[in-house]
Amino acid sequence: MATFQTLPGFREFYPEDLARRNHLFRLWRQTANTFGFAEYDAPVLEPLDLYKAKSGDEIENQLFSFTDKGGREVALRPEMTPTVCRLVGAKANALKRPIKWFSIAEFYRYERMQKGRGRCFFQFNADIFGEPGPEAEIELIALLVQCLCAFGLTDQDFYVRLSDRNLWFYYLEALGLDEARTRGVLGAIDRYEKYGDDAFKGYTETFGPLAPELKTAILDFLQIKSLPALEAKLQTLGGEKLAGRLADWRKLLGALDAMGLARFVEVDLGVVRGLAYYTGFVFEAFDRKGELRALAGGGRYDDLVQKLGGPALPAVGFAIGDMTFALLLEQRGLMPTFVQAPDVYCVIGGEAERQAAFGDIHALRAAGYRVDYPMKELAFGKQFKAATESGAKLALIYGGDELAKGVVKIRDLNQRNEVEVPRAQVAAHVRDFFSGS
RNA sequence: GCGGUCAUAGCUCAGUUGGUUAGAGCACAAGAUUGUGGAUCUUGGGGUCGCGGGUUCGAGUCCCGUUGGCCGCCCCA
Repeated sequence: MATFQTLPGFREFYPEDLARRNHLFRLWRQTANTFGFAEYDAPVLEPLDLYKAKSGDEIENQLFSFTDKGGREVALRPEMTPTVCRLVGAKANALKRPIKWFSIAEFYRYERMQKGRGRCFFQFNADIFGEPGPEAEIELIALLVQCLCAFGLTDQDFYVRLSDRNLWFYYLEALGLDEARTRGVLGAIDRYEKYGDDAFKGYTETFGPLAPELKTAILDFLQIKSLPALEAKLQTLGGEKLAGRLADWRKLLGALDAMGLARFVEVDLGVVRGLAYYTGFVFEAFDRKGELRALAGGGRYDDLVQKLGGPALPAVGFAIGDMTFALLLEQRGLMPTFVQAPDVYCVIGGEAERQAAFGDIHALRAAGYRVDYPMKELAFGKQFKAATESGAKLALIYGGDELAKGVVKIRDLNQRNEVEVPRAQVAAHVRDFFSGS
């Protein structure tokens, strides 16, 4: 039993685990590139104030934070958004618009671990800065969908719930609520799906009972599940702000439809996201069966860059976490098993043969082929077994007979046939084999 | 932070009302096997029974504590 254990909630990646992780990263990166997003990275350790400024002191409970040797209050990053806002804010005027950036990075949160949640996890983050209209949301939701579809997931496996915090703000304003009450109601809406009427308890305790006609109006709004229903509702209210939001909704859903992605997206005003900094459209991706926690989440945060010391700069972004996503892929049988197989395995008779083999082994490796060989002398039978188990397609046989004749026997491990090739032509033969297959 | 549950070999697990030196399968390694395939047989390495204390002639087994895993709640940037 090992004396030292991994810290709770932290993860170790043995080769098979890392292969799966890399698979996620590879396809995410590839997909982001096809959408024209540029990759960036940033420090894991940040000033604690970067997170305090955004969300208040109570966030500190879930931060890995400490005082460094220089007396600075620092924290391991719990998310990317503040960091990327700082990066973009610092050079905002020099960056070509639109700014489309993505990253794949590890984050840390000091919380109780659970299925799909640990104290460290990876996220794919994508953000667009400098675009105030729904064009940014169009691009990001399309990217989000493709980041999941790239793995073979379909609209049978997941969907994106789309909502709008500004719509709620304007709607509740039209109903006569002030800002504090509006936030209280949004909190209740966030919990309504889970708790039903109990979700309004917190609001009632702070502001007193909600007038029945107000509650009805709110629950009515919550029932809206389509654009036509939304249009019908808003027409009865009128108002410039709400009309503006409706135009954005039409544009966003129209574009997603034109991309053929409408089947992935559902209008669901019950999504408001707990995060205080969202200002417009918000969206979350879930598995269709509803068994897992959210796969991804994001939205518009037009005020955050400025709040963190940059210029006023509209922004939209989302993140996909690696843990829940990997669970979904495994459930659907879409997580491949990765074998790290060499192209060529060398079967070597003895010490003299080994010396001869080394020259070819190194030359083949330098030419880009994956070549492996047994480190110790082994009986031929064992070596052929090892060659088969390794998954190699070719075996190069360096035996006493071959050495004497100046040849190498090359065996096709799948076809089970072999040819003798002069030593000087081994590299050429291997190249022909792999370029032909 | 709260509640439930579990912890024996690298993995999956047996282990009798508390009783000799804690077992199996898989995996790993060696041999049978000095020139041809995922087989078979034989053998081997590997354990402070999570950790600490208590009860007892005797604890993997019972009791208390603790650490860690899993599940749920809270939270979820």
